[in-house]
Amino acid sequence: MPELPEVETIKRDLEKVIAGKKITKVCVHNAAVIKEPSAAEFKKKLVGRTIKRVLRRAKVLILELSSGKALAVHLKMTGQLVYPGNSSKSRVSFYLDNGKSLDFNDQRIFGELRLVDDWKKLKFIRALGPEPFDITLEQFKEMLRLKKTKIKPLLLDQSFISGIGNLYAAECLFRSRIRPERPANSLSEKEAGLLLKEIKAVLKEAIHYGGSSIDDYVRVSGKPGSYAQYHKVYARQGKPCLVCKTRIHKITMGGRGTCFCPKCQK
DNA sequence: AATGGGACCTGCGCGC
DNA sequence: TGCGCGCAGGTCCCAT
Repeated sequence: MPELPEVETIKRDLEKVIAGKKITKVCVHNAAVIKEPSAAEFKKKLVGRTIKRVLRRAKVLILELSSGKALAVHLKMTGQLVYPGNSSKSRVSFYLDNGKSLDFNDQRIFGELRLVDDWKKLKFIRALGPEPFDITLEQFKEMLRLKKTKIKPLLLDQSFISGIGNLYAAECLFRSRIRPERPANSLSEKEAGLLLKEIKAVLKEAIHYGGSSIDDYVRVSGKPGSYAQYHKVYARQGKPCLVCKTRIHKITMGGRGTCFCPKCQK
């Protein structure tokens, strides 16, 4: 579930509490989440390193280390980074020079940790499309014009635009009053402009509220984000539209649940 | 190129 | 009460 706003929130939270701290010990409770190098190498190369700063690219967190290497963290659906950790649910615990730990929790073990020399060369980083906040209106119109595919799955395509997931795609389309099954190249210039504006606005608001605590997402402190109370369509199937009271529909697109208002969204 | 499905996982809520 | 099933979704991979 963590999408751009949740990962950005974690990035900001993390930077405040762990930048400048040294890793003194690494406990691996489930090696499956370590994708590279081997668990043994992973530990050896992390111990003694200082976390210099924390970056975000799309839904990926990057912890830059004093060795010049970087730890890339993808939370996928249920990953959490919690500090100080209590290790009860931890898959990997990073002990720091103040005696506290940063815990990587991940109920479903989909998350991925990678310790690499150059994170920008990672295959899944190279394949990412632009960050939503970097896209200009002219660029966005051109991006849409070239695509015949349905707009909702397209917003989830990380090589098209990076950082949006199922929840925010639904919210952005609702606020833009665009049906999820509309072909991308059928959007008028006005609709494209509105969609880009709403994408930026929704993501910005969600970051402001510390993300949406649906399922497992929590902030680094373990506390929830508070944006879920402002959701307008996501997971509201069967309930009245907050604008026109029409019953919110839910369909499946590309294997994903997709909620929309059949009256408001054209 | 676009689309659909399965795989990876676990916990939850539902129906019987 | 308890069991089994489907669903939740980020991303990759394969097939059509």
